Amino acid sequence: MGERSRGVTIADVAAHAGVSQASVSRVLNGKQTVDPGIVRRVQASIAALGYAPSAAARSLVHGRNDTIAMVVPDLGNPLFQGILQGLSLAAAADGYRVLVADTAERVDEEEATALEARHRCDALVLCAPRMPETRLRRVVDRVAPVVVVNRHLPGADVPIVGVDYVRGIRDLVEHLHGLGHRHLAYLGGPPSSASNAERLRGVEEAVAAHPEMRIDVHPGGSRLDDGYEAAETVLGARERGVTAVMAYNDLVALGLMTRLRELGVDVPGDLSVAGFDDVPMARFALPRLTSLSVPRGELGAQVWARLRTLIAGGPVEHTVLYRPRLEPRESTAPPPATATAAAAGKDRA
Amino acid sequence: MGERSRGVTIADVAAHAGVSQASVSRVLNGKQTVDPGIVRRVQASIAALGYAPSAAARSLVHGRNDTIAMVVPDLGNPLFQGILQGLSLAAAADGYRVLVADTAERVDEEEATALEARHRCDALVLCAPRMPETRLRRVVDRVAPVVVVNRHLPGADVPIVGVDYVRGIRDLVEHLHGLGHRHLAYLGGPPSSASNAERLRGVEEAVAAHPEMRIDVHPGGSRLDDGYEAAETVLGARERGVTAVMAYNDLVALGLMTRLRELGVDVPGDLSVAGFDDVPMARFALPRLTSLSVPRGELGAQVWARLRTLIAGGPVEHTVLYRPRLEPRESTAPPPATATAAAAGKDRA
DNA sequence: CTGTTAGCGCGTTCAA
DNA sequence: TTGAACGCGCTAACAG
Repeated sequence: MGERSRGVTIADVAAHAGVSQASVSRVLNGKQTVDPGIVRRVQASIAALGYAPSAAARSLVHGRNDTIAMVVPDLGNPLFQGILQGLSLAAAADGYRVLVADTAERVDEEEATALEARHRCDALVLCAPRMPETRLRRVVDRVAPVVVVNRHLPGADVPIVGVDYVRGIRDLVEHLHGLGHRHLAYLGGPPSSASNAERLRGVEEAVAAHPEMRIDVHPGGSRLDDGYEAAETVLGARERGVTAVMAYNDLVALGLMTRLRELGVDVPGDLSVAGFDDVPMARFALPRLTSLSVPRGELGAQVWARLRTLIAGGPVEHTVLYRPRLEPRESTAPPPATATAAAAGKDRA
Repeated sequence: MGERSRGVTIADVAAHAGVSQASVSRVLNGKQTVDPGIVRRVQASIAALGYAPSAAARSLVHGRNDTIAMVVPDLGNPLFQGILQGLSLAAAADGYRVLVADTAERVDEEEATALEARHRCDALVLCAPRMPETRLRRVVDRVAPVVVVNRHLPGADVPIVGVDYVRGIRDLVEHLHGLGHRHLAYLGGPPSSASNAERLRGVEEAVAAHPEMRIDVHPGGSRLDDGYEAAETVLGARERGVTAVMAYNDLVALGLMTRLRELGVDVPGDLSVAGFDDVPMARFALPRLTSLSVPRGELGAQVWARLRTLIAGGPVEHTVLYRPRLEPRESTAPPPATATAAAAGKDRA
């Protein structure tokens, strides 16, 4: 590892300064009181030799690394990127670095990756783990200290930081309902995504609360292309009366809007579209995309706060869920008059 | 670090299996030939005790970590995110993990961060370092093995992986010239960005090659907002005859297009706009954004290839520059007739 | 083929 | 206050 020119050790410094290794160590850590004269000589020797303590040796002695690992299903996801950035900055403030482990959505490698990553770090962040719950519980037990992001684990002894997707979707449905929409479509995300399941729960709750509404669920995806390719599906839905579409996330929504525009469908004139995450681009789209804002960096910082407590031997802090903030923009508007009339007609039928 | 239940060591395994630590070690690493009977017993004990070797101890004895660090000025930059992802995946294939260190554009902390990060890893990636060249050379000498991304360092003993921004800009100018544009504007990026300086060089070369052309340089930035806020500047330039704008990157271009649209300026009807990087969103913008494609993941993989060679004691491989591929899309078109006439008039004057 | 021994570089007792 | 000695957990020599 970081050996300088040829591996100058604490022994070299001690010899150069004419003192014992112990003294050098003391000066280095400033723990005990050391004779000022010794201190100066040691510091001089350190500078002269360009010495820096071996991180590996320290790790062995201390049993820690000052490094944490973040396991994520897809580093290309803006949400995870934001969390990583927030986590990295927050941890750095406490002298910790972050190791990334991208499982590239290979669910069956997640467990091994997590164990391996944990093994070389002091703690772990499992970001939106895709693995089945039983397995996850087992993993979580073995890799503590650990914080889980965006996944429920009732009763488990783990801090959880996440987003209240149920509320988010419900808020969004309220917004669309308020605009007059009664027949919606939801474009789902990756099947193994727990946060997608949460969104679906939001959909169910919303329908339960508004029996006069109907929300169809269609397969979607998580990236721009997925949304782009879902346009045909959406148009089919529209023919069956859907007036607004909620996408799994902004990327899907943006891709969808692009394709709709190509096909001559006016958003929000003919169809309303909304996303999730409020990525920076959402504000800059045409039309500006209605979305649910999620504090990505803040999530990362919160993860670190919980992890730090755990590392310090503190208790498992409470789950914290951020409520997405609805950002109503141009892409959602009242349904077209024709659709309203049709719906009214259906009601009468 | 990753101690299991209570720190079960190789000694415990040896005792449990009734053999020496050395034998356990041999079984673990499969280096030498070991009696099949021993192998079975050791493996049984390992399983029984749930033993896993200490990464710290291994590091100490081997002098390596199987970890590399990537220092980056801004984890929020899509280019760096893509490189990180590519690097992480490529390195993982060889059993290496990546540590991230985001300096948040604090140039004066870059050196210390690099040294610190290097000290706990086997090698370093300096991604678009902002620090002055003198300092960079010094750092690069001290942290080897290291690979530098997106920065020239003539004569230095370091592999460099980057993008040929000069060619990129020149290709883009050719494209615009071919469309009939003669008066362009360039929206610059962060002042400390070396790749911005390269782009500027491309601008100069292009002008030298086309004396009939003129390219104004304006301050810009690197994010969506920067482009959004540059719209007024761009409109001013347009009044002075500019018919096409090249932005530092796609984010700036996209932000700019959004604002222009708000202001009723038609792209590319009134003004052509082009970006750099070809982020996924470029293809989905309205109009689709002409950009210069940069293989982000491939860059990361190439960085790892060079770093791996270095770690293995191999030579400093040659610099590799990827030539951006022009992706002509809707946002660039021939200049408006009025502008052409005006330019022609100016020519005659 | 196996066990014994000696470090890797550092922190931390324990005497002096 | 300082120094000598030991141990962290593992691998790599060297004998047997």
